Amino acid sequence: MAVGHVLLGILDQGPAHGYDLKRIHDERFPSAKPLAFGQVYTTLAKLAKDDLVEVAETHQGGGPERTTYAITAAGIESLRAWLATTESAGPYPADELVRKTVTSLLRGTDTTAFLQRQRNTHLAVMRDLVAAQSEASSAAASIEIDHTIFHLDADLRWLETAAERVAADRTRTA
Amino acid sequence: MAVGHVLLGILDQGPAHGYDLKRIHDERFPSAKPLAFGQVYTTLAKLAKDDLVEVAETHQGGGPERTTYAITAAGIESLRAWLATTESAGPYPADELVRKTVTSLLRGTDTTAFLQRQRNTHLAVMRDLVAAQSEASSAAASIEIDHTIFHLDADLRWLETAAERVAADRTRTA
DNA sequence: GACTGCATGTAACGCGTTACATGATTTC
DNA sequence: GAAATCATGTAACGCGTTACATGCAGTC
Repeated sequence: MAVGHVLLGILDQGPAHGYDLKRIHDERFPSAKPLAFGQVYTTLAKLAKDDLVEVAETHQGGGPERTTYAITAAGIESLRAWLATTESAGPYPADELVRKTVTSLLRGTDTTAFLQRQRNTHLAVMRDLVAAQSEASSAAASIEIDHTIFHLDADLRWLETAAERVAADRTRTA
Repeated sequence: MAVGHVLLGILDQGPAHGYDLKRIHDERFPSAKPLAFGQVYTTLAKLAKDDLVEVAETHQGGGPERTTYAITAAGIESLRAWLATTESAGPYPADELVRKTVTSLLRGTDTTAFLQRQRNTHLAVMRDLVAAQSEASSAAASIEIDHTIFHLDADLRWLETAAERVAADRTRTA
């Protein structure tokens, strides 16, 4: 329940309703994919079923109907446990970029051209991220953007190394 | 259909049955999570429904029952199209490591200790990967392992940068 | 009165994971 | 004859995505 714990983390600061949770999530993780509304409500329903959150208030007059959720004692405990455990470092499912490159290589398709095009795509996104980083307002925001920049950089260096390995392999087997 | 295209890429080299596909997949992507048998058969069923693969032979006497699959003309075309398109570079869903760190930080939990422990976990996996890399037998295998190493390295550098940012933030707000 | 933004939810689908069930062949 | 390995499949679940449906409030 990856998203669930993040929502618990937000509700830990105080009660909120679905729309707020989506907004705050996207502020906390500015370089990540925005959280879909649908998922907010389905996740909240699941958290409520597990007694990790509860409905605090409904329809507080004025404005559209809103359901405010609050974290429960069990929810706080679940959050605490999640924060205390270390993440395993792989094995991760194969990245789509790697799947494509390895498949292309073993099939004999033109891998070099693909790696070149991919590099351009990555570089464009990198430029946007560096700009976003310079406007980051908090340590948390900087750290979040750092992560994406570092991994994009890893991809870029990998794309170059892969191109070199492909070239070396071609002259060796030629 | 991420796994589907990889299977098409293997069947492009010649017909094979489910068990083979799993083995070849895991050889092609040695540092990735092994492909589950269940998924091989469900994916093959879906590919067959879309006429991208077809049953080539069943129960070829001697040995346990086996169903051999072959790629179709439509399958080759689908594979070709997949290899020709560039991957988008994010936005990716937020990484679990980042979710935890940012949540921890904004909540006031002890983030420094967590980052330290996480670093040890990553370092241990990194050692294994470097050993695996030195035994890689093909350019494709090296490239695949490179990708995991590069991203693990990105995580490690990120863990250090994050720890620095946390420390700087604490002295600033103190 | 029409449009935009706020707000909540449901339904269906896709993909991957896990667990379960079955049975044949080979090896000890 | 028991155990390990090869081989195939089904069923159920989890999580995330997309699309759909609804309705109020404020603004032009």
